[in-house]
Amino acid sequence: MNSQNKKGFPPGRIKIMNALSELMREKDFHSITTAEIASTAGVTEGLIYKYFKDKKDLLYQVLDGHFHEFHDHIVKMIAPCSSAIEKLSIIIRTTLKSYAANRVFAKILLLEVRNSPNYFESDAYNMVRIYSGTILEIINQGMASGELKPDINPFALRQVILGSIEHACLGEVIFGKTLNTETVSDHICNIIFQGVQP
Amino acid sequence: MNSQNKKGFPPGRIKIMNALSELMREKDFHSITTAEIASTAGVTEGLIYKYFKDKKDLLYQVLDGHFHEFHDHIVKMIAPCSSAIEKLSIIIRTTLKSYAANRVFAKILLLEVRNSPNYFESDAYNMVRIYSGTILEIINQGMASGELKPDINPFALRQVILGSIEHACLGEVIFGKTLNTETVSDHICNIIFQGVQP
DNA sequence: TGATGCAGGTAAGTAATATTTACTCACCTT
DNA sequence: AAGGTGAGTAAATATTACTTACCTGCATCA
Repeated sequence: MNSQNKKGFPPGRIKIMNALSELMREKDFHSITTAEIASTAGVTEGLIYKYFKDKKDLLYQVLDGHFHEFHDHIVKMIAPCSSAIEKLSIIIRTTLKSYAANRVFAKILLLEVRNSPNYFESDAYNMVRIYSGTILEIINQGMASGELKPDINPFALRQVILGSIEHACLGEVIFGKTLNTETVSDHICNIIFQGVQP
Repeated sequence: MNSQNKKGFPPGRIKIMNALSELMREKDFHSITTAEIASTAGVTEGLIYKYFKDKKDLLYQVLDGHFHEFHDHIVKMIAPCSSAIEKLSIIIRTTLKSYAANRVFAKILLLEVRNSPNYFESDAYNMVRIYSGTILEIINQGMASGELKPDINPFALRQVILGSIEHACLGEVIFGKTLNTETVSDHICNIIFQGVQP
């Protein structure tokens, strides 16, 4: 569960990353102090700054670790599907499931990192772009094959999909409500793919 | 533009709120110091804590001010419409426009406040609930009148709408890109209301 | 062997900055 | 004029992200 991320990493570094992950389950990033991180990790505060540029850099690297696992999983899940609708449905369902199963990941991604500009230069953000690019590709293929209507805007559709997923997770991430991923993803797919008018 | 919010407020209090609003246009909340707020407002640091519990409380109250303006505007806009689809379209368009016109408001709402639990006890969050409740009501009316399909989940539809709006604004808020609200809202409405399949 | 370099780790600070405290001053009210 | 209250100030305090200088075992190699 708490992954040994990258093999060649020194033990202290891994302990620090796991400590933050653990603390994030209970509190938000800002109210976690470096002293707290160090003591849960069983190391000294100074060591954090040996391995990470600053507190936020630590956060980005934790996110990056989670993101790699997430993306690998997504890719595996959509590999066998052929139709675009099917692929998009799988992405919606799988993303929701991943967020639900890994609340820390979702919390960091949806609530914590977006307000600091240098996140968008991090490796973690690069993973977001890849993920996001995959979705756009599927939409374009679906439009080319006639599976999707030609008059929709592919960027807008991606926004609707990503926005729906994220908003659906917000309640879970913020209030700790449990989310029935199967039914929620069915509802969302129903609306987006079948439309809302009779 | 920079509103005299509530009449009975002492001048120092108003100056402080306006100062934060102004500073938020350039930097993110966390990198704004209380000293900076005080000096732009032309008051002393201590006065901030006279009127606001802490720095975040100040943020919530600024948000609350913006939100009242926003909500009044929305209510005015949908008043004359009769059909549910029309109302929802107006809400999408108007919300996007408000976010675009008032980037500070959008920034606070989408990026800054959601990660601190006590925001959800603030007056500002209560406005969100009212706004959100309005949308749900319109959806329910639309379903009752047969304007919307009976097999959709109203909560899910609200999520899709809110999520789409928010995600569409993200690029603008984060990177300062200008957003063509008319075309974007048309695209979103097209997808949600007409569906994506031929 | 023993000197050396170095990766992994520590301890004790410093500087910035949010928050608190104790205090004026001006102005009502009766 | 006495008493009270609301607006505002100035300076102390406490928290906390980040730095600097140091230790320690261990592999390498002359």
